[in-house]
Amino acid sequence: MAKLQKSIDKRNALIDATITLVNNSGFHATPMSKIAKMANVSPATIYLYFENKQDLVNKTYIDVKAQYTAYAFKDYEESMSVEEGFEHIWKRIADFKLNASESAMFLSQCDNTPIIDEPSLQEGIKHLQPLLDLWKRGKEEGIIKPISDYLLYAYAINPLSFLMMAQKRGTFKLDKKQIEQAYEAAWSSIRK
Amino acid sequence: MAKLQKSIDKRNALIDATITLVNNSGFHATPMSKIAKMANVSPATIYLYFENKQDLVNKTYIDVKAQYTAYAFKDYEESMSVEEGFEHIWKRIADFKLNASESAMFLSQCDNTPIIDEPSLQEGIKHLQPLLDLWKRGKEEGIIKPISDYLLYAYAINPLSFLMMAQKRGTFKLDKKQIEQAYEAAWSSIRK
DNA sequence: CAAATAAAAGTGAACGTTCATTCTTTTTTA
DNA sequence: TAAAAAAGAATGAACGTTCACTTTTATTTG
Repeated sequence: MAKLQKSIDKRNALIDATITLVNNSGFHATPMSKIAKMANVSPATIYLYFENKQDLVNKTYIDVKAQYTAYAFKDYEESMSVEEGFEHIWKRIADFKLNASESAMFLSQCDNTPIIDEPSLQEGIKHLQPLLDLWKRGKEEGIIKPISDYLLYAYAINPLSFLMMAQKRGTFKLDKKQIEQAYEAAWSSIRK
Repeated sequence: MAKLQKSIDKRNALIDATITLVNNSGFHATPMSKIAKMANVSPATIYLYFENKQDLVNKTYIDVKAQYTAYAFKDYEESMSVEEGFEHIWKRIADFKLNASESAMFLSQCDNTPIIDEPSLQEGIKHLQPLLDLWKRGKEEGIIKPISDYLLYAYAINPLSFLMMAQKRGTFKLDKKQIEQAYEAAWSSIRK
């Protein structure tokens, strides 16, 4: 019990350190020794939890992606109307990207660079199913434009990543009012 | 003919090699020796053209960004109506992202990671002014939503980056019809 | 206009450093 | 007290950059 708990703490510390350091310097510019130091662990200990550096970053990606989607779909019910459901999920995602911005930034970096290997990227995609199902329903009900899910995602969800990056860079601040405007833009781009 | 006797061809070869290799492996995983080899040049020669590795990638970024915006605004006239002008620019950008996808991918990687230093990022932003001017006019004429330029960019332009990445990954193919649908989504998200 | 000289461009090998990973030893746990 | 976990030191490979040198191009001179 105590032993297992301790192990999980160390694993989490390593994953957190990886996120922070990769955000600040990029994956290949982040030495294992630094990750170890930030997690208060010896470099050698990392290899008890992960096979190698690539495995560490793959697992970190999958972990963070799982947190992200769990957060996105929390309290979503399939009984909601399409618009209601979309607004709920959209706002959860906005919330995640703007508040858990370290995690969101890490995902953004992984999704736009070759640091994560293909199987792990695939693994991370799976979890979006509830949103795709909602869109399917929306199309059937004639509420959502009958276009590819990639287009829907590109216009309804992905802009949040851009806004998050701008906010992170400090060139822009998303307040309540602008989140409303962003939601309005997202919904107008996909509703029929 | 004072200073620059150095061949512009070599500089271009180095920049092209940088784009290709950074796209495939990421900046820090791309050794100078490999860049040199791909450009048919000695590693030492790189240092005649660029101060160091960081300078090489900064200059590459600025170069590519300039190409991108030059392409985007080609044949755009301020005399065009707001909608006409927007459609023109939007389709040029779409064209660039989907055809010059090596360049577009490189920019996307730079904009989502900490590899480019802040001054060079700022330098790259300048060139977007004509689009911002168009949006200003659109807002004044009551055609475009009176919201932040960041929001407009996030919804009208940035989704193309996502679609380009998806296409690059091979999970998705943007044909003529889908480009039309994408344009339609872009325009609906920003028009009043 | 050659031949002679200077300057610039280009090179391959080498240097010092850093890094991921492993090895050996110590500490913790049960 | 034996096995598991963790630590720190050690290792070899890889990297960015520099150095000493050669080749190419431009300028001067007789």
